[in-house]
Amino acid sequence: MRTHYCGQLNETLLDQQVTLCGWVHRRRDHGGVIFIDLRDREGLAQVVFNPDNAHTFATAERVRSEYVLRITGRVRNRPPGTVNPNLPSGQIELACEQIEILNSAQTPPFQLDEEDVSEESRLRYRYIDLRRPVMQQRLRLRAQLTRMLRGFLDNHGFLDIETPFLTKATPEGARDYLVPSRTHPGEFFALPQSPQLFKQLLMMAGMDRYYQIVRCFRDEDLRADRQPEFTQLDIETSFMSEANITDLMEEMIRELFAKVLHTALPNPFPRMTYAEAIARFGVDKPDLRIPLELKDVADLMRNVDFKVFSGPANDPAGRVAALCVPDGASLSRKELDDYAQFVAIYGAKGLAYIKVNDATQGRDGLQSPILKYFPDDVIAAVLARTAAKSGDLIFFGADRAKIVSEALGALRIKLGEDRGLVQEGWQPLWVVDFPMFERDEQNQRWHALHHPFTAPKADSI
RNA sequence: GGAGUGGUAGUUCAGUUGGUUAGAAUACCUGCCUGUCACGCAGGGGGUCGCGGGUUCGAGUCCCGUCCACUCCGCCA
Repeated sequence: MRTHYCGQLNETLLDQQVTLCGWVHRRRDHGGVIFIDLRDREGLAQVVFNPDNAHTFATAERVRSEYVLRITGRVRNRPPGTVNPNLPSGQIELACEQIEILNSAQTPPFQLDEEDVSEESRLRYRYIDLRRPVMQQRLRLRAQLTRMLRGFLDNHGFLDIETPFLTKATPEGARDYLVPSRTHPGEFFALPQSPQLFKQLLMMAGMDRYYQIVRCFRDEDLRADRQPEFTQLDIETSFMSEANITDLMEEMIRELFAKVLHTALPNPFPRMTYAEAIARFGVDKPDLRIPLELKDVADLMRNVDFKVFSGPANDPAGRVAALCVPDGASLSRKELDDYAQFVAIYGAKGLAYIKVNDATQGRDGLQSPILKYFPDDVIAAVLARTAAKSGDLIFFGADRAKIVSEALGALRIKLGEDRGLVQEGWQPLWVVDFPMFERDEQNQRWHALHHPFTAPKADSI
């Protein structure tokens, strides 16, 4: 019978006999003494084997990585000078008295502490992947997170109500996953993209405040941070104003971060309109950890003798914007070409730039293929508006507004990552006043724009 | 549906201008070692270079096709 977790052994158990069950994390055979780091979900404990117990010593010699052992022994202090400060149980060790191999194991296909194992290997040997401390930590974090969310919402009068999974296809949004019906041949159930219809029924029924931590299914192509099956916190309320909702959600998120991640978030969260987000960052979910901003320069470009710029500058549906990159003048020709290729993904036909070698020399301090089109006053105004310093580089986008915003918005994020400009920590933000509809140029139609509760990309948990 | 990048030892990768027996780290096996904790030392085994075809005296390397994986666009909110 196990009496303790490996990771829970400490000085309070000195001289007591304990029994551990766990996996062989590492074995160090010194000939005359063998150490085994035994691992369970709570951590590691060092077990010591000496030759005076011939049976346990012989067994320890046979043991290999990831064998599952049950070990009974006595907790004792480590000899002076051999304490391991990196281990919570590093003050003590377990002197083995009995050992039993509960299961042997094949050599693992990859080491548990190895970084950058391919996703393919990890999924193929999922049971080993999930033994890695980082994965165990993620599962634990999820459990803490849902427990805390339930506690918060329960305390605020929300009811946790389940809704069906085998349901009817809805015409809206994503493709449905379909499940063939046995009793109605040729017909299909659909898995829900979200509990949208059901929670609205609950509101009509007067349930007033509902929540559910619920699995959703969307049969769409994947992204690195997007899976077809995922869990979301689903909430619906009646009789609450926008301010009521945002205040409550803020409080929930602040409490979540404080309790689970031990991080203090601002109170209140900053607000930004959709229009400001697009203008300054090109996207509707700006990552404020990146200290770069788009600057509109259409007013300066209306009369330049360069149609690529003056065209969009005089078109109400166009946009001309600049993005200043600190210390960007050192970018190589190849890097500039790569960035031009990057923005082409978003439909940008080119990526003009000005290298600001010396901001004090006017035109003579600059270097750019398009410099000749700009009069001195335009150059001065661009430098002033972008606050470019010597050594910086200014990128330009000029096209239909949507293309410029998306291209420079994506470029801003990429530059932030490439140049190590992403600040540590968290930057919450409410983006408000979303437009209700968006023009779909391809189909020449207006369609409803959903209001996302999205966050900048983070490590998935 | 489209674009890009990649596929070489169990794993993570290197492999120059096409040229002898395809390497490194780590893992694994054997031996030695009584205080290590990524133990150390010595030795050893391990390869259909994704697959198929082509060019060439000669292909991991060049060409064509194909499969798989990842990232992104579309898509999704």
